[in-house]
Amino acid sequence: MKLPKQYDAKQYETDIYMLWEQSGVFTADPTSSREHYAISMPPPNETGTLSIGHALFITLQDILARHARQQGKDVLWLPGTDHAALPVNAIIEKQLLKEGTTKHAIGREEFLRRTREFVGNSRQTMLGQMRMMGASADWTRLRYTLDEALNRCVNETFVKMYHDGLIYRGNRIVNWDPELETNVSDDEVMYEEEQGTFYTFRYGPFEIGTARPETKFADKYVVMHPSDKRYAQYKHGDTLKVEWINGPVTATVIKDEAVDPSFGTGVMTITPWHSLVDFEIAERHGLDKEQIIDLHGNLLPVAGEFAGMSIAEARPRIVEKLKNKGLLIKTDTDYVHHVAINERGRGVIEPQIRLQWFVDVNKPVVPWKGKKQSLKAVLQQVVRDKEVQIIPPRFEKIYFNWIDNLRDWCISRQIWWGHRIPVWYRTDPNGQQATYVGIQPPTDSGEGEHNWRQDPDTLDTWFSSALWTWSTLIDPELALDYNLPFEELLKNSPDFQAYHPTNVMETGWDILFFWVARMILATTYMTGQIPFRDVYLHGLVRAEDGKKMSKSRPESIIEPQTVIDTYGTDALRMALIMGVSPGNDQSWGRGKVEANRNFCNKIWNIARYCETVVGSSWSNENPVPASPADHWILARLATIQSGIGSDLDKYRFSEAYDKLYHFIWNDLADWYIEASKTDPNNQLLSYLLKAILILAHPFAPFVTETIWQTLPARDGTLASQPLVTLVTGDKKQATAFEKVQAIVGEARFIMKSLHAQRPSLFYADNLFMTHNGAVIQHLARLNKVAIGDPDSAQDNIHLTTSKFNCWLDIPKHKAHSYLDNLTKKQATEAATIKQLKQRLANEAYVKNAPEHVVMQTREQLKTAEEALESLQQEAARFR
RNA sequence: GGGUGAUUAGCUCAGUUGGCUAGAGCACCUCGUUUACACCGAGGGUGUCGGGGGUUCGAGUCCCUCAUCACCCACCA
Repeated sequence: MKLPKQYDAKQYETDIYMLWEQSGVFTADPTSSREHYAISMPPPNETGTLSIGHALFITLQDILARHARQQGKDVLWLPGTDHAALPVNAIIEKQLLKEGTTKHAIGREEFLRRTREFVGNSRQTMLGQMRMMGASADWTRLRYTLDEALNRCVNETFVKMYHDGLIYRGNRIVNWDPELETNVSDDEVMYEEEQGTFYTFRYGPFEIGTARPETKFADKYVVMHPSDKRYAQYKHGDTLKVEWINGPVTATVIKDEAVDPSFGTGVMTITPWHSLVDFEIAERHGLDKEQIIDLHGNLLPVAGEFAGMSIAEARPRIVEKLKNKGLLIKTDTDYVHHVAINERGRGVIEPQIRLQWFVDVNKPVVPWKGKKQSLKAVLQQVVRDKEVQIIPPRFEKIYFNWIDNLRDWCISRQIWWGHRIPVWYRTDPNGQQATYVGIQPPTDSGEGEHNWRQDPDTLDTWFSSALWTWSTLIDPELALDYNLPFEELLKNSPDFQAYHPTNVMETGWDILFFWVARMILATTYMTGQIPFRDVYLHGLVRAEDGKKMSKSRPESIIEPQTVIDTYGTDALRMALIMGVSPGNDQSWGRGKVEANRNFCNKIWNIARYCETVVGSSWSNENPVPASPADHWILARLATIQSGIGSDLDKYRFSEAYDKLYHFIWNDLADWYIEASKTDPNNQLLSYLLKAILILAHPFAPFVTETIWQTLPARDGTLASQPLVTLVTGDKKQATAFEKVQAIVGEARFIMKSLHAQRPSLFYADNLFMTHNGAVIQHLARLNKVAIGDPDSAQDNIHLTTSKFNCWLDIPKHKAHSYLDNLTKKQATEAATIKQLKQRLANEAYVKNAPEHVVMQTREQLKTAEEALESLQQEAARFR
């Protein structure tokens, strides 16, 4: 097949992907005797289309998966999607709002029907895009967080935790989002700075400060630090009558260390229903708690004349009223405070006390390493003991810091989209309230209130995601047999037995807490195993200006689809790993995609060249090196191939890529192929093409497979090829080629700086030049290379890199500027020599530095001295 | 308040356990239509590796300190 001049990715990518999928090369085999290698794909949220962040993780994981296959491992890269409760719920509610309706108006059933339709469409789009990225995932094992088998795992986990006393239901203060009408976990709350007003009011004999006057109606506790001398006269429990918003109230003095005496007046009133700190104070002293704001963000009847108003409406009026009553002391408009926002839905958080389900992270009931430990302790231990290795390691500190601050995890949500909480309630026939917690619904039924009603809430998305590494490996058929106990289910699931714990979890650092930590938590608890051995955390892809891509700046968003249309998938993939280090964010750069589009084209043209030269004499035999260039390129290949292997084993994607890029472009294309034109070795050329296609395949799967499919003597798909067997060349011969490179380099430099057009090179007869003259002539683009008489060449420019007499037919009188060059080079060499001599004169250095380093220095010195001598000789000729 | 990262060429960034003369891509300058490729080839880099101090035979790399920027966690009413 004749390849066109330029590689046009669009023409081939779709067909190539189909070829792979049909060949079954991505399908894992748990019965294989080969070493198993497993990666769980972080399931993308089904919220529309794939982002550049998805493109990045697909690239990284695909490189690992394809590389592992090349190493001969049985690879499972298990793909899936996440129902993404909160984000999806937010999208649907927004749609409903646009249509002028609400979820309550259409009802739970209709709401879920619409949601399923939306996620169904999203899923198809996203799965298509994942294939477009070249993801070598095992689609026969595609999973979805709401699959029935996964749902069973969710229920199993909930029920086990419930019976172990790890899950409890209680009235606690939660982060309530009045817009989505649900609470969210601490991790889902973010704080934004806002310029606000800080008011100081008179409260009996005290002055109290607040930024939120609208919560203050029922404040009847005045709190101060126990050792604050200013208020020593007031004793804990004292009561006093004070005039307040809606008339006089009885205030009780509370002494609590939570109060910071240096902030404001050191006195505050508390609103336990709407503040965590206040709630905790109230809990410590057994104080009353009263709700002031309803779940929609409006004031309750306790607000008197303000009842029913929104916070925004009520706030200025309350201040006005207090001012009129003479209770407003001070208004500070220059006050910066932090507003809590629901990260996923953007609603402003109003803390509320609600009856919710929680996971207790401190109760020591989890058997781990022969001890009963708390979830928190297990989380700490597996990372401290390096059972789970986090890369880059600095994230361990962040991880531990998160655990130290970890509170009980609120897992219930009031949204409708998600896993329903497996708890049912009813009134017993004898009038008692009864609760049923089970993997399946209760079977005994009753009439009316005597019938079981399931808890209306759903679980936090991360509760199901936390099970991802193993819930996806459970045999989905067996999981439907509810008579089979959970332990048996694990034992009888071949995938779980073969692939768990998985090898690596590759994901963004931004979900270290949400997801990675919770996978460790739930997996150690349920399976007794860690979920993965390594955690590789990548950074965010930022916009070209270095800022976060954001929907509010649509021009900042890079769509993978658009990039692929213009440059091809391979170019996008390599642009995403080029020059990027683990855990660090990268800015998107157009230059990087273009460079890699060009790189793909380079590979393409290397193949075109091989095709013309090798033609039908293509060979799969092991090559026999003949020329120095042959020996040299084989040595380079050996270094590069093993280097890339060890880089990838250590997740050094960027370094591996860099080695690949420069081997292919510089060593192979610029040096070897050019050199081989004077001395072709077709067998070796075939071998080299095969070797680089395989090496480049994990990074650029499409262009390499496209080329592979045109080769005459191929065997199956490139995706199924192991690395080539390395052939060792002769070291001396390889060194000879390096000498050729040095001579060519110097000749090119001289010609360039003197604007000499195709001079000839002459040399005093020697064997090296007899063998390498032709290749030097070709590489340096010389007129001819021939034996000459040194005596007649005293006026010509001699090369300084060759150890024999060798000159260009450029007379020195035409080349005065060249002398400057020589002088400069001499100075450089002299400086180097001085430095190296000093180093060797230092006894401490010779004594303490490792032997090979000292030897290296001696060699450097020798080389530099020889170079200087040649330069001096040549300079002398010019004078 | 606690913590992390960044600071290296004009720009964007690499640089494993300290050890060759500190690198890449892009941009830039000069030359070149050599039949694989102009999405190309050849040549071109004097960078106080943010400042200061320290450890060491040796520091971009380790320690201390300061500065600037970014981010994470906690959060004071």
